Amino acid sequence: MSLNHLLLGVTRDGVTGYEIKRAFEEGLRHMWNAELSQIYPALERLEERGLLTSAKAPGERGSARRVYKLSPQGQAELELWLCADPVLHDERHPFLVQLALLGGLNDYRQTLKYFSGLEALLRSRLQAMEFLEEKWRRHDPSYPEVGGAAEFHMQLTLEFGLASARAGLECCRKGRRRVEMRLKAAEGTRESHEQER
Amino acid sequence: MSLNHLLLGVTRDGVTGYEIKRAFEEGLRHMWNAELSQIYPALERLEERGLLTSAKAPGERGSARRVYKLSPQGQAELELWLCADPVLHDERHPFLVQLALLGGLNDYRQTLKYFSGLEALLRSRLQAMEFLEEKWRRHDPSYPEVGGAAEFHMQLTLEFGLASARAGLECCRKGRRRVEMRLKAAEGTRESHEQER
DNA sequence: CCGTTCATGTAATCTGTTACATGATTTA
DNA sequence: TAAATCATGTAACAGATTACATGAACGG
Repeated sequence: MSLNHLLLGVTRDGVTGYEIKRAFEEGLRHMWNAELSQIYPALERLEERGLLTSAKAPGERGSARRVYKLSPQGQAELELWLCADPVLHDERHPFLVQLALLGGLNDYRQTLKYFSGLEALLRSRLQAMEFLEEKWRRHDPSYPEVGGAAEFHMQLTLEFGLASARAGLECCRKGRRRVEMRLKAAEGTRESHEQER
Repeated sequence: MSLNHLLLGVTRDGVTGYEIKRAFEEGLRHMWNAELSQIYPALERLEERGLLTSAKAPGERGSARRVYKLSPQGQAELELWLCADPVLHDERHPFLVQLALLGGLNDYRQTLKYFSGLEALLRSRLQAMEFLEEKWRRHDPSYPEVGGAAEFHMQLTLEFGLASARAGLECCRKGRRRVEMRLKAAEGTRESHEQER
């Protein structure tokens, strides 16, 4: 399972559940997300299976923290997953389901409104990734050809996120233009019908 | 929920669960998927809530079929969803998690292998969509500016699917090239080290 | 007669979300 | 002292997958 393997990968140097959640919010959103209520039990189960070890650490602030760390068995399991085939999930896009079904409404104005809304959402998502990119660039001016393998691979995944958002935005723009054409054509037809009378 | 609304949208003209599953396999894969074991109970629940009606139809072949049809309440609920804001799910891409964590392996050859595998998967996914496109074009030569609103909106969703797969493939190619450069650079360094001795 | 497709379902399990409960520490 | 952040969890529910059970009709 992806979350389990992500947790294994992320606990190489010892982290708490809370820190993992923050990592999702700060720089992993384009590949995965999970709530704390999913993370904590998942970490516990991985420890039961011997893939992680945990230790209580005196909390510098807040209450006591539980730091999880990858075990040798966990490392082995992780490598197995990484060296296996890439896992391509089925696509599940509510926004595309909506677009498809908008066809049944026969109201191109509604489709236009839909495209505006989608564009705004995709723009803000893209922006978040571009901010992250800039942060990384400030941190290491050789970006994007950063030296470390870990940073380089993270950068590679961000490229997928950026490309996906940009492709979506381009589809929005093209789609909107096509819908506008249809609307104009329909109005033209109506006018010419009115002139006929 | 997306599946429920998809089922509402797809039962406008009366369909069976089995036919819906086939629709997923034939032309809806780029936006959603569901198993029969999820579809049947979902249809039942929608009928209980009065959003669908069902009727037994004598099966031309096989056993008796249950044909579901959108009710006026279902239509109202569907329109509500369609006129609300576009729903953008969190991104969850196991293949990106893998790419990110491959950084920890420090083995660029493994990353190269990963890119080959991913490229093959994305290519076959793209091909399936291109076949679908061709099928639609044969069926209506005015494709992609097809006349009916329903067909046009389906075509719009396919554009998103095509763009996404193409963007992914382009990322693979660029990524692979960058990894190859790093491998070459590493080998060059090793050789010069060997000459030094 | 055997495999495929048509056709509908159940059960167990896994994955993920929302809401709730608790409490310490820091900053304004 | 109130709000924000750090920190860990539980419970109930919703969404999705896998495995299993059943049976009719059709083509070879």
